[in-house]
Amino acid sequence: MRAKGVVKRQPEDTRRRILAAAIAEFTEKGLEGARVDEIAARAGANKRMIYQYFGNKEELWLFSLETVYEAMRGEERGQEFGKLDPAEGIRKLLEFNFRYSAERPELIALLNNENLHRARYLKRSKRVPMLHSPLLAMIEGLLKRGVAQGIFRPGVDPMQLYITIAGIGYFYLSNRWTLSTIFGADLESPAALERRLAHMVDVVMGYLRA
Amino acid sequence: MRAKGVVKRQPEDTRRRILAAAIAEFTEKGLEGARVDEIAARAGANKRMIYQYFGNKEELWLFSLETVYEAMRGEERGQEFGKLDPAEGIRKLLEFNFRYSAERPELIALLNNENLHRARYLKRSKRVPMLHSPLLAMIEGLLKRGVAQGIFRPGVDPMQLYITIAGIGYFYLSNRWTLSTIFGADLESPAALERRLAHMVDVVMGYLRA
Amino acid sequence: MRAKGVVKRQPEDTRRRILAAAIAEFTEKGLEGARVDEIAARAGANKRMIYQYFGNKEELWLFSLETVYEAMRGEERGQEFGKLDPAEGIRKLLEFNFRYSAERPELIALLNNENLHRARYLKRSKRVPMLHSPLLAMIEGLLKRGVAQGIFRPGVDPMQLYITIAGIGYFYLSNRWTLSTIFGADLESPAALERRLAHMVDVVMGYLRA
Amino acid sequence: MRAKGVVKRQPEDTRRRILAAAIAEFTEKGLEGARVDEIAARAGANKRMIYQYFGNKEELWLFSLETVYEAMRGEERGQEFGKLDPAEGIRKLLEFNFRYSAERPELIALLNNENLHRARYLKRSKRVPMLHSPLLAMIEGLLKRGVAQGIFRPGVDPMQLYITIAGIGYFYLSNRWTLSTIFGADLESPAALERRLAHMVDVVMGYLRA
DNA sequence: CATGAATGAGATTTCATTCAT
DNA sequence: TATGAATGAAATCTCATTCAT
Repeated sequence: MRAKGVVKRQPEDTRRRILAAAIAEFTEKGLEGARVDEIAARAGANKRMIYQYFGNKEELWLFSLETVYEAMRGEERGQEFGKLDPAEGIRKLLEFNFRYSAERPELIALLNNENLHRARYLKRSKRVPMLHSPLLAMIEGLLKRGVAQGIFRPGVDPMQLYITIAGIGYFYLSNRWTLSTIFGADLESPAALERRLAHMVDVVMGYLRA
Repeated sequence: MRAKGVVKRQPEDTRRRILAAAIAEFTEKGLEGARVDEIAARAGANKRMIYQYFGNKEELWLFSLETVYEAMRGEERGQEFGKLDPAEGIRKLLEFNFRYSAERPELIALLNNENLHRARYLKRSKRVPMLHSPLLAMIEGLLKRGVAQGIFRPGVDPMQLYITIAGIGYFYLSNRWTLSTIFGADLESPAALERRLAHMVDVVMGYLRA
Repeated sequence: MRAKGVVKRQPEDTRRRILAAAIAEFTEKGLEGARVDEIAARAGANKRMIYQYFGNKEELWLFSLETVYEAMRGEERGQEFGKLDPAEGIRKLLEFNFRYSAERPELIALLNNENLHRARYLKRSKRVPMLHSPLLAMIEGLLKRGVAQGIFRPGVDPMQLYITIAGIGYFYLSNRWTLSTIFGADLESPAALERRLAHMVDVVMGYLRA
Repeated sequence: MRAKGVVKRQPEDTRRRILAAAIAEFTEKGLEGARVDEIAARAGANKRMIYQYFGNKEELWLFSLETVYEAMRGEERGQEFGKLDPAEGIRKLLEFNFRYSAERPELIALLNNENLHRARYLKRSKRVPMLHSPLLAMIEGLLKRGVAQGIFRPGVDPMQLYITIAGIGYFYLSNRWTLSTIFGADLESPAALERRLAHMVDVVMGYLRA
């Protein structure tokens, strides 16, 4: 509000830069491995600002997690898979989940770390829990229409299916570093990612077929 | 031979206690969150002994990871799934993977943390990488026999299938804390675990059916 | 500008106090014997500041060594012995070296310790190596003029002479504690120091005389 | 005394090996830098033996220092410089001191470290202090005869001369690592050592000449 | 006499957070 | 709003010495 001389004061921008820096740092090093100093440096901001805006490291962690999670869910909702025909909808949902996570390591990294803590921080979140219901409703819709069309098997639980759709790609992406080491294979090349995606589609569609 | 709780001057026993304590601590808090002091206390050992036997925290981490991983692989090998009939073999492999990880949180916790570091430590391991080949051979054998019997689809990649078998349960178990929070459901009860396992079997067998 | 003992939030002052404390501690106890805690306490500073400003103990050591060494060389250069007449110049150089080291134990203590490590740290220094050339040029000038005047012998190597000038006093000062013990004499009294200086002048001038 | 089975028990040999190992370790790393573990390892002995034979690290230090010092003094006495003609005696004394220290870094390293502590340990020694008197008497004899022969200047203090003879080489050897760095010259080559010795002889003989 | 596992105290270094400016 | 120096607590790691065998 005060316009003092040459000093630029852009609180919202500073805040945004801190959040972006935090997500990057947390993604690379986890909650315990991340350094507040490093986040400030990456953000080109003063450390004090982190405390000003986010309270402390743990609150910043939760905010980062919420942000990353909501971004994914928001984009997912925007795709409107529910309006596609059933097989196409499931396939696109699979594809979206896989490609999104493959391109953005943040979500998996943060979720894994949060699960190490048994969702201690996420449990406090007021933003995240209500995000899932439309997703399950959408899957349920696709399944019902697919069954009605005689192409999907009946009796599939939408939540289990969603966990399978997410998990069948998540494990591959999340664990690709140890898997590559263990199998002595390169699971990270674009070709390898496409092969994985094709397999995933085969599995889920093969399972669902009537 | 002697069954006394904490025995002194028993180097092998001290070493074993430290390793067990380290695995427990790393499982709960990760590499960065774990405290060397706490590991020593849990082991009923002097901190100095940790450095004597394992060098430093990071080497202790690698050793813990290797130990946990090998224990699982060893038990897996011992099951001899390759000798069962094809459908039974795949089903048992799925079941084994799921139940084993459900009962022992160490493996998932350590693997997730190791993947955060992009397998930095595991890459140095001389014990782990060669463990997988018999596993893939076994899966390949099951697939071939299943195809020959006309019950499995042809053209399934053993490695992809293995990753699916592992991943379809791994994600559920690894992320059950955030998933429970997000879905507002209890995914940890024995009944929930059994439901998940049944779904997983449905998915994989549904996919594989000819 | 403010002349208060321990002033807070004065980074340059804190830095200076740490350096002074480090030099004192290193002088008394050597690199390995010195304690970082003790340096912080002497400096009236937080231990953390040492790492902030100097990186670690070894870098602080190098910085201390460089500082002490440069201080001596700087003062030596300021004396402008090269402008005196030859005999006077050599005599003053001898005297300066001896009195300077006698009054300030830092230089000898730090150099001895650094030589124990075979100059491991000094080798990394970017500040120190180039300081000597004007010194040798100055000695060479004195020698030449002395020879021209017929009072000095010809053929004296400036570097050897400098090492002799420094060493003839250095050994006495550096080893005065063991020498006193061994000879059962007091080599530290002002009178003893003057006697030594007189002898040193006799030796060097006696040697140089044509 | 007891000859039990195959176990070799050679107390005197163990003791000797520990002492040699200690001298080597102290020479390389000083009193504070030396590690008791390392001394035991170098000696191929058990750490406990060090305490058995020498009490503790500090007593082992003193014993090492005394041993090294006496070895030098003993060899020096054995040379019987006092029986040579005066100029030759002084020259040989110089040469002996220089070559002896050049070949055996122990003495200088240990003395420097002991002087850092202001001879704290040596002061307790009962073996060392009485060693010097014959040395001074010998030098005094050489000087007297030289003066009588008209080749040496009169009035030279034997102790000062001895300190000069020792110091003029000691500084060069002790500080050769930092001097080499500072002068950018190699002071360690055999040729460089010979040049230094020649200069030292010139200085002392030049000084002494009548 | 000999071993080497074990110990406690303390070393260096790190970190989230606060405070003076 | 912004800075970055300062802090205290605690982390990892080290060491001389002792003790059970």
